Amino acid sequence: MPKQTFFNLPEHKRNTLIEAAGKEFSRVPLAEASISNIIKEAHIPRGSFYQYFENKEDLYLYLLKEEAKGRNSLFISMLKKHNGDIILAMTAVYRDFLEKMPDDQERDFFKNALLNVTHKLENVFMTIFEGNNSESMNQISQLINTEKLNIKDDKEIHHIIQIITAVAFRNFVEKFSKELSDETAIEHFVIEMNLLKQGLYKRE
Amino acid sequence: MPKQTFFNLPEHKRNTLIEAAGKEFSRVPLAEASISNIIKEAHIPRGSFYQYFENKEDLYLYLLKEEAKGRNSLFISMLKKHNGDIILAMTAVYRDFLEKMPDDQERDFFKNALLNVTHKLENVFMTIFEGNNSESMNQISQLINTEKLNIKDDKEIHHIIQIITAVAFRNFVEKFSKELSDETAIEHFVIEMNLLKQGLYKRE
DNA sequence: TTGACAAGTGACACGATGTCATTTAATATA
DNA sequence: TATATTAAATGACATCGTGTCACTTGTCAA
Repeated sequence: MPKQTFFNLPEHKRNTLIEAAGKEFSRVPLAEASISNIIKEAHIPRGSFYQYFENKEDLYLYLLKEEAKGRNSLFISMLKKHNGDIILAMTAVYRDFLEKMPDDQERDFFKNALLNVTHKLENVFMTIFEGNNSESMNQISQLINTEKLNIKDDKEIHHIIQIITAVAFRNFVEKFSKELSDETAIEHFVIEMNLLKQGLYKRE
Repeated sequence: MPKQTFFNLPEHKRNTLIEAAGKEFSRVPLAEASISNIIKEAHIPRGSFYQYFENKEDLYLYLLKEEAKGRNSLFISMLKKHNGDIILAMTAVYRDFLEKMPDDQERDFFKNALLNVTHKLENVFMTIFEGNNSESMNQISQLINTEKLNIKDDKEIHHIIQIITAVAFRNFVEKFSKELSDETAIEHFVIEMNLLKQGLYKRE
């Protein structure tokens, strides 16, 4: 969390800083972002930065949290609208998230957050189950007992594997990593959510 | 991927390097790890490091992938053993992963990978759905229409929320972040997998 | 007006990264 | 074997970024 001194700052100064940070964190992911760039852009001295924040990450997480705040109230209102149906509410938030992306900077900000922090690592762990090569993946597909699965065709096996390792969060990541169109992203999301609803296995 | 020169290295030199890297990446997460420490430990000159790898991350991902390789064959053999039942196979791999952790260094290596890269970010995105404070969480719990859900008690609402945002991967992260015992971690995993199997919603 | 405390400032020490000119080893060629 | 050619090894160095600290400036109460 930023220090109190940051919140004591006059609004315009706070905003300038936030704007400069947003710019830098849209340009590159956290690891490559530099405090020097931010303070240069915002015209504040180096020492002041450390008066306001512990470090780079402190500022970064603050920005992310600010972004998340608004979504939470949307989620709650969607829950009300859909009579407590979590999946409908979540789908509405997801759709809103994709459609209401204000500008490219905002988009890059999220992209940097989601990809660089999660994607490479998740890819590696995925190989545990999917293997490195397509042969290994094929072998696994063959091995899966599709009779027990509640699936219409082989393509959905892939969806099921995805769902098992993640679901909603994974969909965000995928949207940005594969540069899916909003429509495709939402379509995938809905398919996976329906699978979750109905259960991955056929009823006994 | 490491460069060819790395693979041309005599085995003992390669192993020394890998060991030194393992030590460093167990000590601290990727962002704080230093090449200087690794080459000092492995007694190789700085220039050589860049003869073998593009950068820190290149080496890091190589190590992670090596770790993942072995798990993939286990997953395949478990699929065979359980007649293609993915969830049984996955649960077996998860259990094996936790129980066969060779030493503390290995454990810290994974912990650094899973936590520092995913945890903080996931926490932030979680607030979209769970909110910051317990009031917000309570409000949401109240709003959820439990009649439609295939749950035995209110406690499982939380599990369902978790499952919706992730599942297996999330379980790894949670295991390390909350320092769960192996038994508790596996217990959680199994509960969530069963929910997935049966579907999150009651049958119409 | 003065004293005390909070905030602002920027030079600097420290450390890390990636490069590059140069040396050394390995391999092919005649 | 001698020589040419290519690959690998090396470590000094330029560059950049972080976090600190002694010092200055501002604020506000007594």
